[in-house]
Amino acid sequence: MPELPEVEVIKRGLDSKIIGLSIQQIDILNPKTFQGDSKAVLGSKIIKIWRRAKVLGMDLDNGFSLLVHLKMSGQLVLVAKDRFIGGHPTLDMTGVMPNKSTRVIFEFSNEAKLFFNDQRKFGWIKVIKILEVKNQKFLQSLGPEPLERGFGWEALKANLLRHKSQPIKVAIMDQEVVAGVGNIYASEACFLAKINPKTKVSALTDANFQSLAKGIIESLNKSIDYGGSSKAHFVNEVGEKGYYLVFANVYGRAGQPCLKCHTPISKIALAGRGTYFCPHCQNV
DNA sequence: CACTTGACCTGTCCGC
DNA sequence: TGCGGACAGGTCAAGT
Repeated sequence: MPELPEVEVIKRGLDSKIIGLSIQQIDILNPKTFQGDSKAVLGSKIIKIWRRAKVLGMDLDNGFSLLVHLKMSGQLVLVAKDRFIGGHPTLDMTGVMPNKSTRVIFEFSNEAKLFFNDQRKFGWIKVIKILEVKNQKFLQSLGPEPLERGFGWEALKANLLRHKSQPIKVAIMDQEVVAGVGNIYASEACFLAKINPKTKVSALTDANFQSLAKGIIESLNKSIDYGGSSKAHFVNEVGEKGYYLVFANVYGRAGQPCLKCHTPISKIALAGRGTYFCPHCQNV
């Protein structure tokens, strides 16, 4: 599921709800999902929630941090005590928790429960010391955050040029080029920039890099505004879907008319991933 | 070295 | 209704 906007939506939602709560209990239903010593965080209080690329971090007051990656199908769903029905944590859209995809359950000091659900079991949670976070190689090697002020097309261009012979859509999904862009927003950003996703990086001009940077920022921001993209799995921290895909230009719209020119949207595979574009509008 | 494919898992959908 | 195959928001490792 989740790319930058979806993780950001969860981060913002959890921020107002679990800061200051302490972790009373952790139930690990799927051992492979949880790395590190869960006892190290019991009794500690959540003091800060952050996001880097598609990784969510929860810093605790005992010097440890919980890192979460939702990969393809992960969810973080919080159920407050007043939403329990007949003793069971229950939400309107996601039903009774835990369900058959629940891998880890956190219980907080106010009796709220946070469910890590993950149908495909690719996602993970790990416990490490806050001081070690900056030494994690998967965080160190990440490219710039596209929604931070410092992000500009020059940096994007410089990073993309390390993959000159790759199709542009594949290159912008590389987390070392720009952080947080995945399969949905790579297609959407190429559409906004009017660039065919198959075009090799080496063929792009400065004007193309500029519009690409703009397209990345625009698609990510728009998605956050709509609460993210829900194809099959994504829900926010209280179990609600996001509606970006209702307004998407190309992703998931194979055969349907382009919203700008009415040409049917094409679907191809690039690096094994479904890729959508308008063959008429995206002519670079 | 740069790039593609397969693996990791579970589930759904579509064609025969 | 059943069965096989393709496909699904991500990332690694292995192979060419």
